[in-house]
Amino acid sequence: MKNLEKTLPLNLDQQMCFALYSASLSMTKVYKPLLNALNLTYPQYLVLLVLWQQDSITVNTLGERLFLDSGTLTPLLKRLEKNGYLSRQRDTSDERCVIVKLTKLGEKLQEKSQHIPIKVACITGCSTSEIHTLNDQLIALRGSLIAHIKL
Amino acid sequence: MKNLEKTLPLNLDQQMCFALYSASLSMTKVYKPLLNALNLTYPQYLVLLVLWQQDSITVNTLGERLFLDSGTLTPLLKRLEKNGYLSRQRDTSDERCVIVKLTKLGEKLQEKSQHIPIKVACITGCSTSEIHTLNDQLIALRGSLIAHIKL
DNA sequence: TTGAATTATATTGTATACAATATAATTGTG
DNA sequence: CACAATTATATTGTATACAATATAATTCAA
Repeated sequence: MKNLEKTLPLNLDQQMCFALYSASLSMTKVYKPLLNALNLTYPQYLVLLVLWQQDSITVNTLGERLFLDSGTLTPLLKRLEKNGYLSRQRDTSDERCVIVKLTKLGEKLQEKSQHIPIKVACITGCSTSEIHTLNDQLIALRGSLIAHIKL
Repeated sequence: MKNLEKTLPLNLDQQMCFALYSASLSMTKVYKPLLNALNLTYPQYLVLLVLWQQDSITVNTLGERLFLDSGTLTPLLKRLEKNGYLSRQRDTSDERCVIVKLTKLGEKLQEKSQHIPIKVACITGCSTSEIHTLNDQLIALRGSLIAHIKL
């Protein structure tokens, strides 16, 4: 016999959504000083991670890989272009598409970024296998959430 | 004998930071339609979660609980105040502090929010124990990250 | 006790996020 | 081929995040 009339306040620290949210913001703060040296923000770094793997892709493809839309990507890509890390060119065979391509400078940033993942891994306090497991769990979670959103 | 000269591109999907980032944004999108009915954004909902547990606290305390600073909270709290969910009053015993207090309307929102966690839990596709484990892991991760940030 | 250091909040400027909308190009269908 | 539907990107407006700075109140130390 409990709580028939009074609603129980939800405990913030038991809400996984908040742990996710606050851990994500903390992660971005950890990256900040590492990326400042490369004149990059964290979302800009994610764009470069995609391009280093697969260059000359459309804004649309980039958005699908990062789960971001044109409202976020267009201004972000313009800033990366202004800083000389990539070019934005309309696709001549389909003028609706904009092809994003790394410049020499953008390619060069890859080498300068090699040290970052190891440093971050240390800071997480997790072992390699713990990181791997957590990564898999978060990808699965994201999959469930996005499947629902797209309904 | 591999990659003596060429740098290996980092695989985005193996970067736990990205899984964290994209899962967090996806989670916010899942909450959106549920919170729209209450005229709340997700960070505003987090503020209310804190206040439902412990009312009449300072902006500073709120920031410590949510890991957010005044630059984020001040305008957010003004919007919650404008919408009639809370009041912001200078502490008479220490005029530096602003005390945030729920209005009747803000208290009433608690009951209207009771159904949300169960709905979200279903959408995650995780069992209760999986959510619990993931929550613990994310809190531990956040702890390590913040410990480093504060150095 | 008085001025320096600290504390609490607010403000400014930059960079995301994203819904809603606009625009232009392409595709599909009769 | 015409033209409606679709697709790709851009724009606008709102709401975070957060660094850096400003301001006001309090505390602390000589």
